[in-house]
Amino acid sequence: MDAIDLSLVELLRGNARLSYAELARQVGLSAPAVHERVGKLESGGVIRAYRAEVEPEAIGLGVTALIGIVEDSTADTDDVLEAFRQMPEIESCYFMAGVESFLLKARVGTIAELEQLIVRLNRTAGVASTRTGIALSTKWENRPQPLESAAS
Amino acid sequence: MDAIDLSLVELLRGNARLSYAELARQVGLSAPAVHERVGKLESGGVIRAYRAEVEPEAIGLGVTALIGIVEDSTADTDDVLEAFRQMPEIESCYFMAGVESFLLKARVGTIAELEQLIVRLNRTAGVASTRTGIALSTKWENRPQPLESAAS
DNA sequence: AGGCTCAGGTCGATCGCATCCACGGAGAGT
DNA sequence: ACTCTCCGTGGATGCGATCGACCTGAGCCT
Repeated sequence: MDAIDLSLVELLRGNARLSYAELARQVGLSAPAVHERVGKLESGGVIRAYRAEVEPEAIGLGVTALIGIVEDSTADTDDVLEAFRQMPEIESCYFMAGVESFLLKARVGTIAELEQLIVRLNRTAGVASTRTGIALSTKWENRPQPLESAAS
Repeated sequence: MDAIDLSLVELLRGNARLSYAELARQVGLSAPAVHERVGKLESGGVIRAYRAEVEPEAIGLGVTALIGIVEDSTADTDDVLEAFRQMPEIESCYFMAGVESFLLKARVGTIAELEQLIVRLNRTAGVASTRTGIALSTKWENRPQPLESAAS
């Protein structure tokens, strides 16, 4: 993980469809060298996936909610997590410090579907209560921040 | 936005680096046809970007926080937003219903940097108070959900 | 019905890119 | 200095991206 790897990661965070030839020009190496470096970043777990970022409204997911979850005293955290994982509406799941053990980001098509999701969450074994906030609009999301230093 | 467009979007949400030839095989069209459709999805704003998803720890962003913002009575929401936009640590910004006008997701390298960010947020004109929750771990993030119906 | 027009495809050709392989050079250890 | 290893370069080759020409069916006007 040197400065060139970091540049490659930054370039691919900005545009995942850049060709190896283009990446090579940007970092000043040959295409095969870049190919190998990116391959190692992928297999080493630094690059997890390449995703198209889609306007949620365009695919019928116009409602975004952020939901805090309080576990009850009987809860097995792994089981609760597994139950969340089965709910495709939950796009992100953070395990939090504080009274609320989890913070979920969910996207659904309608308020009615959100209601059903909340009911399902409250019925889930181990869940004591939920607290839902509705996002009126997403100003931006997953903006890649410029990289300075490195690790590993 | 027909069923084929939806398949293309779903395929690219799963893997943004699929070739047009591969996409064409998957949806049963020719490569040029797919190329044109994807081009229209991009210029029509359905596909916003292609991004590599990176392990945050690997690039020195090991601390994730979710921060609620309460505006004061003098606040100009646009100005507040603009101030947030200048802070690269803020990866996502949602405008929320409720007492807290904004919910921010921020990533920084250390707790010390988080402290500095929170101080800066509290000093921002229009911000009355902040409430920060720290994510102990990210179970998953931006998982693409399977698409059923369409819009537009 | 006949024929125009247009959207959206296919096909074929060309050129650049991905990818494989053999080779080379710098740095560390002995 | 020798050699091993890592990491890179350059050349070759086959596939994919992309352009242009042409095809076809739907909708519509006359």
